[in-house]
Amino acid sequence: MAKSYWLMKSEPHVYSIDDLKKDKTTYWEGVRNYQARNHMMAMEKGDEVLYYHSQQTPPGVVGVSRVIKKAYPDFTQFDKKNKYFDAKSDEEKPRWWMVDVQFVKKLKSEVSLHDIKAVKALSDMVLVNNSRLSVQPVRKKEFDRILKMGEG
DNA sequence: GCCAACGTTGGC
DNA sequence: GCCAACGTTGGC
Repeated sequence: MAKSYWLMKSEPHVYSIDDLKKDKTTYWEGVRNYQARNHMMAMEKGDEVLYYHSQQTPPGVVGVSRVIKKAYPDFTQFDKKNKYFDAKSDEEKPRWWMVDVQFVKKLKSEVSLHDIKAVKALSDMVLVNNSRLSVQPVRKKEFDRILKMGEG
């Protein structure tokens, strides 16, 4: 199975690339959108992920992470005290899943959404066309291009 | 802080 | 199964 590429969004004031760098690894809790969940369930160990900061000025790709554990039930959905608690989820048949990711690197310079939109070869990215999806697939050529923009 | 775009819920 | 109402995301 060939390696796949993804993009995951995070609000830096909640969990930034620097938090991931410090923690080395994290579990990606709190995804409560079916499309995003389905993408996470399709992830394989070793897949690479663009780390995107939303809700900042300017928003953009700030680094890379790697999937180190395939999807497993997101335990926060069963914890009444957790803000991601979902009363409608059944422990026998969990509704929400998470993966574990590992810090790989920060880009030398952030690749802003503005810059991504300016590149014709990136105009088919989900990021450009469905701005609300927080976990999304990325084509290899798009992944490579963004890394080049951030490291060049 | 506003609001467009999108997803989800629930009444019928 | 439709669709109005509502909630959330995220760019600006």
